[in-house]
Amino acid sequence: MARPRSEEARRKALAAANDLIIERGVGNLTIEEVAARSGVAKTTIYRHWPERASLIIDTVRMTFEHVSTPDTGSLRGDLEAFFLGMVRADLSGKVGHIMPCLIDAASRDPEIEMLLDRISIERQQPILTMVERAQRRGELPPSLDTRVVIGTILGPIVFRKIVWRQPLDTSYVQSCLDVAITGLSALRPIPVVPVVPAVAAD
Amino acid sequence: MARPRSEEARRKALAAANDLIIERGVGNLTIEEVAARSGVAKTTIYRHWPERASLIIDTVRMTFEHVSTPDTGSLRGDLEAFFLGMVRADLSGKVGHIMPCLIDAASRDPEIEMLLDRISIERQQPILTMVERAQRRGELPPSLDTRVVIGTILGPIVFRKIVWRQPLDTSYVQSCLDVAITGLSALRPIPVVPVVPAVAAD
DNA sequence: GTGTTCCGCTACGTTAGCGTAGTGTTGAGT
DNA sequence: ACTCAACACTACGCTAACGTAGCGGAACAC
Repeated sequence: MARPRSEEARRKALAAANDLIIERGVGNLTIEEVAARSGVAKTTIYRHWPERASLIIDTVRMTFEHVSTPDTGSLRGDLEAFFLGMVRADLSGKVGHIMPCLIDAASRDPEIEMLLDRISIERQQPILTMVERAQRRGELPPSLDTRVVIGTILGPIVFRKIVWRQPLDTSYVQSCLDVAITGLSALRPIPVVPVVPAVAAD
Repeated sequence: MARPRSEEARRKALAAANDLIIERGVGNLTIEEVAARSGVAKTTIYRHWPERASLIIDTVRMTFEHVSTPDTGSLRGDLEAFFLGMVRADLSGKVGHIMPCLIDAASRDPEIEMLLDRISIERQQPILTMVERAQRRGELPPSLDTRVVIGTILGPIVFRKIVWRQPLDTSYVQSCLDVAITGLSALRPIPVVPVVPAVAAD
């Protein structure tokens, strides 16, 4: 036809919305202020996102993007790389700032709740992958409760950053990983060969 | 002199405020609605709490009250009683509903942040007491990093309920406690961390 | 009892943000 | 070159909530 939606307007509006969500929270995001800060006209924003919720969802989706899954050869190495790298940076940055008000909003808005559920599942996937690899290598018992795996590995990290709002220093992360790995290894009374280079026990 | 502040008005307003905080979140609490729902006149509410923040703080303080410290003779027994009893009821009730928006508000309001810090410390005390008793009994190594103790014990529980918004079923709690206790028992005592961290993480 | 102060009520002006309409300009498709 | 939609801008009426003021009545201290 005539003229496509301005990609620049979209980009600017999303960036402003991102900042404002961090500053004021998901619940207090106003189109008016997004317009003022981004330089994009209010009417244009309404044209791109007819409902406030859709702007929020696009913004949040943009923030939670990449997830990588390290593969170092050992569970401990994988988890350490994962948490001291991406997760720490993430939780100390935009993700860490948006997370609390997103959780809050989820308890009140089904649409955001679904979004958060999706994000949660996405974020737990790398851990499950690393754990499965460890199980194949014999580093962990073969049958573990997924909820417990996620809870004991991810729980102490996220808890400290999100709930307690404290920094994730290296020694904390390492100790928590020690506890989780040791505890999970011993979890089932199933006879488990200690972590020794598997010399083909057949 | 003449007439003391009505205790009933105060009580009614706080109850309504509590409900509304759960429904709408700390950030969206309006005096107008507290007045409408409680039956207490708006002017009266302003007389009792000149600033919105003080009403919020009083309300939250009222919600987070009692903390008991079980003493069953073993760390495992103590923790199980603690988490499957009070903590589970708490997190499934008002506390669990208020917590997320309180965390969110804390990132934006220093006064609420201080309140939440105080609450956090109060809530970690029972665990520290139970752990210290266990250390005296020889169930745990004598020198443990407090942050790690709290993180690995409380983290998986609070994480599941607050961040993942999933129920705290008994088997989950028990398995997480198994992991934490086993892991902490095997944790090698680490040299005391200096007060001022050399490498700041965050 | 008397007096003072609090309570509930109604009303007020003010503000922020909503979502929409209208106008002129600009820029990408054809 | 032409066209048509998207753009920025201004303005509008509407609503929710703000915080304050003034009123009569009621309760508690004395």
